[in-house]
Formats: sequence, C-alpha cells, structure tokens
Amino acid sequence: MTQDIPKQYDPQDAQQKWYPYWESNGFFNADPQEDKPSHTIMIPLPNVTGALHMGHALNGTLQDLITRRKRMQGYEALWMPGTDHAGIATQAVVERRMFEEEGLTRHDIGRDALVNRIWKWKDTYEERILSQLKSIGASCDWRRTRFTLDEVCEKAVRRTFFKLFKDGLIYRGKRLVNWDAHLQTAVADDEVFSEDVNGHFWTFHYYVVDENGNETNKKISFSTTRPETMLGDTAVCVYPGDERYADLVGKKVRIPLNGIPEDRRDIPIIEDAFLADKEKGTGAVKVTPAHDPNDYACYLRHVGKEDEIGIINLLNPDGTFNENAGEYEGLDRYEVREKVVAALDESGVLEKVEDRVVPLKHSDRSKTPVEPYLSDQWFVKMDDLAQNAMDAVEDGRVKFYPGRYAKTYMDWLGEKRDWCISRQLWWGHRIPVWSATLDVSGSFSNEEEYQKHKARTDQVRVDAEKQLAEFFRAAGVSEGEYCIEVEVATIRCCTGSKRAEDAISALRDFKESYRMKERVSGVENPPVMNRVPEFEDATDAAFGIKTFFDIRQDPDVLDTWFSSALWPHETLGWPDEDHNPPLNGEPDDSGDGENKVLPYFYPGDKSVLVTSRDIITLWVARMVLTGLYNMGDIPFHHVHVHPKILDGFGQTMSKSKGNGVDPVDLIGKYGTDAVRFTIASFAGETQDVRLPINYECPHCETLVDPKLYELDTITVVVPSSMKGEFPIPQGEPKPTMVCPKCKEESQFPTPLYTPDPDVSMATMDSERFEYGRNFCNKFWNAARFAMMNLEDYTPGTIDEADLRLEDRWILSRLSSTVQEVDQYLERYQFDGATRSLRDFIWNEFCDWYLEMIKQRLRDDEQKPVVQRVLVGVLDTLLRLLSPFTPFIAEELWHRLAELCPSRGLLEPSDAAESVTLAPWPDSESVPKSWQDRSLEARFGRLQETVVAIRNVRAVYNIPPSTPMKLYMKCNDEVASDLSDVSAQFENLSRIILEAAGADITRPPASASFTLDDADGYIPLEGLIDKEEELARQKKEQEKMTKLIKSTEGKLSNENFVSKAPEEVVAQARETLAGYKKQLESVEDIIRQLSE
RNA sequence: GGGCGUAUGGCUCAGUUGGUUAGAGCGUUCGGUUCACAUCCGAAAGGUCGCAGGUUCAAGUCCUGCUACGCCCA
Repeated sequence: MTQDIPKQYDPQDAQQKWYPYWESNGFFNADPQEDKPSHTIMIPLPNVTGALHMGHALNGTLQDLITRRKRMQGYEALWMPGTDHAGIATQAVVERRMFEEEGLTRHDIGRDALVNRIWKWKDTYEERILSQLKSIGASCDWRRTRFTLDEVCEKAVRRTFFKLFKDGLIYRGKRLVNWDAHLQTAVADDEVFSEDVNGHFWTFHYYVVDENGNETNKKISFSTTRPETMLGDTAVCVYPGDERYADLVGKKVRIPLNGIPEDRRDIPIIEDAFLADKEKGTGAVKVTPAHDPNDYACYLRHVGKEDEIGIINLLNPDGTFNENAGEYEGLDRYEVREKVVAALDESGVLEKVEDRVVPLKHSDRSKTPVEPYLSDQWFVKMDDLAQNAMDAVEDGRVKFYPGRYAKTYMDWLGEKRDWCISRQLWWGHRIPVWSATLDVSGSFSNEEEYQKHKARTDQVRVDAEKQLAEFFRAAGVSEGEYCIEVEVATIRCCTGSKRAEDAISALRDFKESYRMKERVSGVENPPVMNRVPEFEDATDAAFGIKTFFDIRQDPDVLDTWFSSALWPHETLGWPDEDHNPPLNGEPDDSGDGENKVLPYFYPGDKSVLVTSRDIITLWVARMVLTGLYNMGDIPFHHVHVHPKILDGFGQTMSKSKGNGVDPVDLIGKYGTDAVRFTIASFAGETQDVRLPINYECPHCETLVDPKLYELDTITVVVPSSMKGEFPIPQGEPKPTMVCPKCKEESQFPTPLYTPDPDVSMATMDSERFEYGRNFCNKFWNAARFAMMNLEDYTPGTIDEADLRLEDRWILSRLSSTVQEVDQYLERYQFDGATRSLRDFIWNEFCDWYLEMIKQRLRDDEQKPVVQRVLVGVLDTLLRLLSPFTPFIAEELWHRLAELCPSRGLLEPSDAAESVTLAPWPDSESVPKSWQDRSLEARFGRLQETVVAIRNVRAVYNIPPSTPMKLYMKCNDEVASDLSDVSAQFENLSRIILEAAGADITRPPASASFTLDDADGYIPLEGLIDKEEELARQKKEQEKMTKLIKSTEGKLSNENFVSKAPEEVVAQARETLAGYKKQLESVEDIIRQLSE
C-alpha cells in the first residue's frame, strides 16, 4: 500500500482531488451557528478589469490562511468573495478595445449598448478571477459571491445615497477635475500619473489700459507653458506689496487676442500671496481659474471680495475650444496653442521661448494628457462621518497591524475633505436623483412688479413639490421612499426605493414616448402608450403637468468606492432586515423572517481586513465610515496591511510594464502549495518584497536576466539579451531574446507586441518559488519515510518512561514550534510562522529526529512507542501546515488515516475526516510543559559533536566508508550523556565512540575539536596531515584569543562591572571562562602537534 | 514642501524590551548514487549592519543630521 507513495509530491494531482472534495462537502460554507463564535473576512474585492496578479495571490493566500486556521480553531469562519465593477477602469478597457477592433466610440453605439458590452466583459473576467482564486486554494463561501452592481449591492447603494441625501450630507458643487478628453470623462487623482514631456516656456506681456480703455506703454510680463489658456485669463496676479507692480494693482491689462483691440477683454491686476512668487520669473502670473488648480484656488480666495475675478471655461468635453475662445472656437487645444503663439508673436508681445521639460498629468486609462476642467459634481460632507471613523481607530475599536498605518488613515480622514462621488461614466450605479427645470423666468422694473414675480415663482416651486408628491401618492409610493428638494429653478427628487425609482422612470418613459410620437406625427392629443401597468393611473394623472415635462435622471454614476465602501454590510444583505441574503442567487429562508446572517457576521466576534497599503484611504477609511453610518458599528476589528510585491528593479508589477508573472503560471510550474508557502514567507511587517523575474529560454531552459528599456512614454522590462528595438522599425522583425547559452532566438512576453502564433516563446519565471516547492517535497518525503515504517502501527497511550532523548527533544521542539507559529499568526507575521515551520520540519524533524529513530524503527521491541511519537508529531505537523499548504496536508492526512486512523500525542483518538476540520494545535494538545531547555542543551552538545566530526571528515576528505574512532575528554556527567547516545554517533557521523571521560588523553596523530564542555579526538593515522591540522588549530587559537581579548576588555571596564545588570556580568565571566578553557585545549593540541 | 517607510554577505530577506561569536534561503566552492528525499545529503567561504555624529558600561537595535530609494499627501 505505502510502497506506491511516489518519490515526488505531485501538486496538480492533489489540487484536482481535494478542492472539489472540500467544496462539494460544504467545508467552506459559513452560516450563523448559535454555539460558535464567528470570524469574518471580506475579500478586498478584485476588479473585473483584468486577471489577478501576484499582489492578489499574496492577498488571497493570507486571507485563506487566516480563515482556514480560524475554522480549525472552532470559529464559524466566513470568507466572503466577490468582485468590483471598477467604473472607469473597466469602461476604459472596453472602450479602448472596441475602438481598436471596430473603430467605434461609445457615442456611436449609445449608453445601453456600451453597458451591455461591459457586462459581457465583466462576465468573462469575473469567471476568470474566481477560478484564479480557486486555483490558489481559496476557501471562500462561494454561495455568497457578490458583484458590486448586482441587485443586493444596488439596494444598499440606493439606500445609502438616499439616507445621506435626506440627512443633508449630499450636495452639488463645482470642482476642477482631471478631464480625460479622449474618454470624455473626469478621472480621479489616483487615476492620473505625471510624466515629463518636452515642452516650451513662453514669456509674453500684456499692456496696461488706462481709465478710458486705451492701451498705454506700460506692460506686465509673465511666462506660461500653456499659452492657449490666455484666452481664459481673468486676471494677472502679483505678490502683495511687490514694489515693481505696486502702482499697477487695481488697473487693467488687455488680452491681445481675438478681433480688433476695442473688442478685446480687459482683466484686472490683483494681489495674491499664495499664487504669485516674487522670486520666480517676472514675479507676475496669469490667472486662468477654469483651467488650472492653483488659479482656481486663487479665484475661490477672491470670491465675494472687492477684487473678485471672473472664471471662463474654454473647453468642450472633447478637448476642442468652445465659443468663449472667440475665433479659435472648434479647434483642438494644441492647434489653438500654435495659433495663439503665432498671433502673439506677430503682434510683438512674445518676448522669448525656452525649451523646457514640463511635468504633465496623463490619464492612466487613455494614456493621454488630462486637462483641468471645471464641472458640476456631487459631494458627500465628510465632517462628522470622518470624525466618527477617526474615533473608531483612536479608541481602539479598529486596530491596524502594523500599527503605523493608523497614521495614514488618521491623517487623511483628519483633512475631512468632502468626497466627490459623481463620475461622468456610463458603467456604474446611476445617481438616483431626478430633476426638472422650473419656469421662474420673468422681468420686472419696479418693486411692485418684483413682488408679483416673486409671488408667482414661489408658487411655481410650491406647486411643483406638491404635484410631485401627488404623483408618488398616486403611484403608491410612500413618503419615506423619496425626498424632494427645490432650489431656484430646479426641482430635485432623490428616490430611496426601487418602487419610487420605477414610478418616476415610468413617468419619464411615458413622456419620452409621447414626445417622440408627437415629433413624428405632430398629433395634438396624447396617445396612450408605453405605460407601465402598475403606474398607469399615476402617469395618466401626471400627464400634462409642466413640472414633469423634462424630468430626467442625473446622467452620472457614483464613484466605484461608494459601492465598495458598503461591501462589509451590503454583502450580508443590509438593508434587508427580513431575509437572509440569497445563496447561489436563490432566496435563503432559513432566517425565519429575519436577516440572521448580518448580525452574526457583521462585524463578527473576530474579523480582519487584509489589504495593501495603497487603499487605506480610498477604501479602508470609507468602509469604516459607511459602516458606522449605516450599521452603527465598525466593519472589522483588525486591519492587516501586507507588503507590496515589486519586481527586481523595485517597481510595482504591471501588465503595461511587462514585468509581472501570472500566479496561475507559477501554480502550474510549482504547485499551489509551493506558491502559497513561498508567498506567505514574504509577508513580514516591514519591507515590500522584491521578486526578481527571469526569462526562461524555451530551447535550453537557461535563465536570462531582465533589463529596463526606456521608450518615449513608458519604461518597460525586456530580456537583457534582446535583439532588435522598440518601437519596431518599419519592415523589421519583432525583437527577440537571444539565449546566451544555446544562441537560439525566441519571442518573449511583452506588452509591446502580440507574439506570432507558431514561434517559440520564452516564459517568465521567478526562481524564488523553488523555496516552497523544495519544502513541500522535503515534507512529502519525510511523511513518505514515516509511512513506510508504519505498516504495523498500533495506537496506544505513550508512556513517558519509554521516551528516549530524541523523543523528548522533538516533543520539546514541537511544543515551542506550535507556540511560535501561533504567536506569529496572531500578529499577522506570516514570514515568521513559515520560518518556524520550515526550520522545525527540515532542520530538526528531518535532519535529526528521523535520522535518529531509524534504528529503533527496525527493532520490533522499540518500534511501537517510537511509531506513536512519530505519528503524533506528523499529525500535529499536518494540522499546522494545513492553512499554509492545504493540498499536501490533505493528501497526506488521508494517506496517514489509512495506516493510523487513531492517533495522538496524549491519548489516541480517531482523526477527523479532513485535516481542514481537524482542531488547530494549541497548548492543550501540545502542552508547553514539554519544553525542556536543559534537555535541549544536552541535545545541542550532541549536535555540535556530530557537526565537528563531520567537519573533520570533510576537511580531510575521509569517505563515509572509512571507519573512525572518537575519544571524548569531558567530565563524568557529560561522559554518561554521550554514552547514552553512543549508537547515534555511528548512525549520524559514521564513527564509534571509543571512550569518554575525564582521563582521556589525545591519541597521537589525531584530528581534534573543542566544545564548551568537552574535547574530541579522532585518531587518523595515515590520513591526517600534521601541517594541515596544525594550521587548522592555529586558526582556532587565533579566533579564541580574539574573543577572550574582547571579553576581558569588557570585564576590565569598571563601568561595565558596576553598571551592567548582575546577570549580564556573570554571563560574561562564564563566557570568558569557557573561552579560556577552549583556548587551553587548543593550545594543548598545538603543543602536541608541534612536538 | 509635509508624512510614512526602507538601506544588514553576490541576490532576496529575518534580527522581539539595547546584552554571549549578527542568522536563513538562493547563489558560489569542495565532497557525496548511505536502503524518505539529487526538488537530496555533508562541509566551507562570504557581512567594518548606507554615511557622520550622539546617548549608554554596552548600539544592527535608541536619538540627531546627511545620502539614496519607495509609497502617500500637497
């Protein structure tokens, strides 16, 4: 049976076998359990833009590890999976693809068609992402998988927006956004990158005009990198009190563009300490509030003051200039720049041009430069919301690991900057606000007329609100489901329920279809059409009321973070209090008229968020904020921030740089367990992880280093032996990688070209993962060895009296390891935990324990006890490893169960069906009392002796087959210890312990070594080179002398002896004595060798 | 400009509250077909802990400054 255990662990086989087993048995499912504590992890929802990368693999591995351990510890552990719609990112990808392949823009196909295409994209990638997660072994409760645009999340988003709206926390305002003229949308600050481009720095001047509007000779000079914005200048600004310009402040200058001088615009000269800098350039700057963030800030500072300045928007959404640009209307902004410069040059106001490298913000989505653009946006007031979220961290309800990240969170929230939540996109949660324009026009020339007008318009507003409320009543929508706001000439309605939304859109559709019909046929009487039966009466009644004639929904969608901020409670069914959230898309009625899932898992008895530091502000802070607002409670107790994965150059991995490896490729090559174990070993608390990548030659498997390759707009990673160049010159072949060894050429993965179909392709690889693969294989073989020796295993209580030195030692070490691993995991120090496990398994269990019990396993009398210890240790290790390397642990668990269904270190008992259900080792199953430091010290001496003997063999190149004899000079106690394990010397280092005791003297022609409390001699007549041995010992002597000198120096320091703690001084004395003893021995040997 | 972080053998990283000779994996060199494992075994070489000061009996560890790099914010 066990002879057929393969010599190598086959990860693919285990993966195919055990994942379906776990899933079909429902081991990953989590449901409210009265008698169990809960543990919740909400996945940092990956977005559906593309496939997962190494960062996700790390993030997922850690969450799975925590979840699997908690499950074993008896928690009802939920790991909630799902994906994010990622508004702009996904829309941009789909739009770009569509344009490249079909030459179509979103305006060609329209809103609904585009959104349909994006849904298809989402379906593809969602599936891919979920299968990638499964391939890393993720033990999510897949029945609960959510998507931020699905009906459960949609309900939560609408409710939250409505609640904020009603509470007066949402308002509409202006903001200078980064406008992507290519995609025609605003992009968030974190979606732009700055890149230096070659540009120019022009210096011009404006002439001052006098009171009569005539140009004078006085001029004021300034410089700019964007001359076209001069068309939108509304002021020239100088530093307050700048003597060069003091007499000009308050006067006006004329912009020498557009038409004849008399028609040109005059703008004021103002003072502003924040905008103008006396030391820079001429000390004067032009102010273009609508097209520059700093200028806009200046504009705001002057609003309502005596020197208030205007604001002029020049841009159309597509990047061309609008009517405010006069004769430049309709031209693209870059064309305008050329023409403006030419016109100014001609009129003689161009003073000079310099070449200059200017940092320019680019859209991450379209890779084109963004323009600052003034637009109407929706905002959430952050004041109290942010304060509450800060309090939660301040008072310790939410804790960061490592703690320093709390500062990032606090600093950001502390600014309390209002949250701009609208995006000019089509993919996302549509803002649930409907508005219509009210007729409040009119003219008046005296007080009486004004009063009349006012009375009329006031009535219009009141009527409109009444009519809308009436409509809702007729539609069966209750007052709590909508919220109306009237402002000057606009009536707005925020819909807080699906019903309210359906009613108002039924009205809209009805009106739309009527108007279309009217346009087509010109009929007078309203045809009855497109009425939603449910709202038929209401829409009929509302028909003809002017207020509703142009009612329409806000075209914008909500910021993606608005929905992901709700993730921890929306996925559990909030705001539905009457039903559990659906399972597999079907209603879950097990709550008996209550949502029992939400209170059980939110925030859970224990819960942790596992994420990377770049979204602490964007996401973590907002989850806390909305959680407190909607639920009145924090979404998680702990936030663990793990490292980021960088390439060998220290850059983050990304597809567009060509420096990333696909985790699925690595899993295919090394296996899931190896990838998980390696990646967990990266996850410490201080540093980001560099993961150097190589290209592998497909012909001879030689690894080729990468190098950085700079292109105009981006730096990419390519093989260092690349032949050819980018961009690929006309008619030239694609660049290839030349193998330095076999000289063969191959194409390589790069974002810069699509490889030809039938060529040989280099692959990308990181050798680092051999670490995990080798470890798994080592453990596999240790278990294999154990099982080969367990054929006739019998369960039984282990009698302590029967334990040998090595048994006690391995149990002592096991107990320490269990404790260490647990402590590391409690602190989210996964690197430490993997280190403890690997060190114990490889360096102690395999290298020493397994070697030492080989003889006993062949002895029928001694076999039963040692088998029980061996099985007990192996069983504990499988349980410890299961969260880290679940597949190998499960595979071996089942194999072990065939031989030893009943086992245990304290008392044998039946093992769990699956290791994923077995209890996590703790101080009860592996008592701390097993730790024995003095025993470990004695064992340490044995190890040192063995190493010293092996060293002698290596130095003198003595083959293992040559027998050697060992004489040990030591006190009686040590001698008796050594004699007890004498059999091990032969076993571990092929030497016979000939004699040990105080009266041993060095036999002639011996190799020697000295330990703390013993000296060893190995007679090597004919094998030993006297000179070499002498040199070896002299080196040792030198080393000891040095150590003694430094320790003596320390002890002769009066201050040290008087000030250092007693035990430290005593320790130093002891150390010194030890050194001296060793030196003595060494010198003794040297004397004898020299004779 | 502000904040946070990092700098330890060729590479990638550990190093708890300061306290014996600073550790590991990979790589390198040497030697190994020992009946679990060559994805292995044994041995070795390799580090003035970024630089300059300071605190202390004692600094890789604490403090200050500097240099370089990374991230976040302006």
